[in-house]
Amino acid sequence: MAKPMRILLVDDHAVVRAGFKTLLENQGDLSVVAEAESGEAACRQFIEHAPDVVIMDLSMPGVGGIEAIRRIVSRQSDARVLVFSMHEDTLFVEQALQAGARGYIGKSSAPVVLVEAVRQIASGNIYIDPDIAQRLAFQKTKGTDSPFQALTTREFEIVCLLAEGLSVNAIANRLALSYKTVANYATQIKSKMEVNTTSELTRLAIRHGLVKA
Amino acid sequence: MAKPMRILLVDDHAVVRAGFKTLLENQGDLSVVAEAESGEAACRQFIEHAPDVVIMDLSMPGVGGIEAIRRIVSRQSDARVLVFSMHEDTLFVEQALQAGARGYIGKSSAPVVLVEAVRQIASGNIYIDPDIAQRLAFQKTKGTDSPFQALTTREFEIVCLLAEGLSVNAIANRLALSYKTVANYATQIKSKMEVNTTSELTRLAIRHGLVKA
DNA sequence: GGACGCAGTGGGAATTTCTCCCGCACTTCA
DNA sequence: TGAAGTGCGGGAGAAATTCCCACTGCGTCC
Repeated sequence: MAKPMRILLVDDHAVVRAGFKTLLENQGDLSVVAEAESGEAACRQFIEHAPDVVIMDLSMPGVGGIEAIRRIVSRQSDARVLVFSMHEDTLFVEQALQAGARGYIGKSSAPVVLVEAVRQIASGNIYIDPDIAQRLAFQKTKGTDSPFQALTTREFEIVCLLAEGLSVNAIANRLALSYKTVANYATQIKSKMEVNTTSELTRLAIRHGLVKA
Repeated sequence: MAKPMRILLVDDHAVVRAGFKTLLENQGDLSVVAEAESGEAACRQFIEHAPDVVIMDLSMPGVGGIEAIRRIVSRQSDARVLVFSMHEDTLFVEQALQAGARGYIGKSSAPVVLVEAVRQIASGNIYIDPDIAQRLAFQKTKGTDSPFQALTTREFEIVCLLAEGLSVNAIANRLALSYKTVANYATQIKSKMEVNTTSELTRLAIRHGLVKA
């Protein structure tokens, strides 16, 4: 019998982590070797433990999940990251995959799907929740329908944080960018989205499900 | 030994439910007798199974968690509902408690806290995550329940326009006031509402129905 | 390969906006 | 007849925004 698969679990909800861990380890051949509750910690743990698979939540304090994926993948390009996200909005799926994730499953996925996804990804495949994959494919066939699709990865990331109420300064801090950079992005985003105030931007983001009200 | 405690688990994330279930049942004396993934289903399951404790996520499609709590409690006023929520925003806590929840724990609570909360609530007590309770208490010392009630007429008028995406200048113009006056109001409002950015203010206003998203 | 465009990153400087503190007028209520 | 609350706005300094620019990579397309 092969040795157990080594998993890094990243989620800022301690209770959710505990649940996942129990669930995974009940499989017998899956072992959670490390946990992290922030993007930074995830990177550190990844380097330290070199897990076979990373299960990553997207919405986390500090440097978000997307950025964490980017960092991990840039360090080891064949890293296997499975995103487990609360929001099934295809915008997030696209962003995550673009950042280098190998899989994406959503909140409404069955537990067995999680395990299946972990196995698929561990063996080098891509796994995207069938429902989500279908919607994604469908959207692709008929071009843009969300103004946010015109945004780059970075812009998207920043618009989410802005809409959540963070100040430009806080964002710069969280993403470890210069204040100027973020301020410039903010201006650029408003221009692209054709809004004049951050407030309008926030409402737009809420309407499109980037953040909840 | 007493018979096991009977729990209804309500969360629209199937994987999260599975994790919770495993976690709870590992305690030995806790038993998940039913699950639901929507507010409507929760009500049905509650009636059918009459659980000792309901563990409820707030953010769900369809009729949300708050409304589900309200319905359950209106049917059986001593129902024991524990809210496990992703957002620790005190607004949600207030709403949940006002709807009749007996407990509230947040995303950052330790797993052991969940179990402890379940036991406390089952035995008729109230359990609120200490961190959250503290913030809530602090807010209560100096406010009414809807934070916007603390605003004067003028402030209220301005906050609505701000949330609708108008700039301070545009508001001054529309209300025939000096820019300074409106700017001062804006500052004052943010201070009263305890937010730092206009974006936060906007979300707050949307949550409270002052404006639509 | 080299030219080109684009994303990401930030500096500089002028401008606008925000904050904080203050004063003044008016009303209300004890 | 104060005292307190509300509406209004000025001044000065701090902070944010805007616009323009430059530099770095990374693809792509002759």
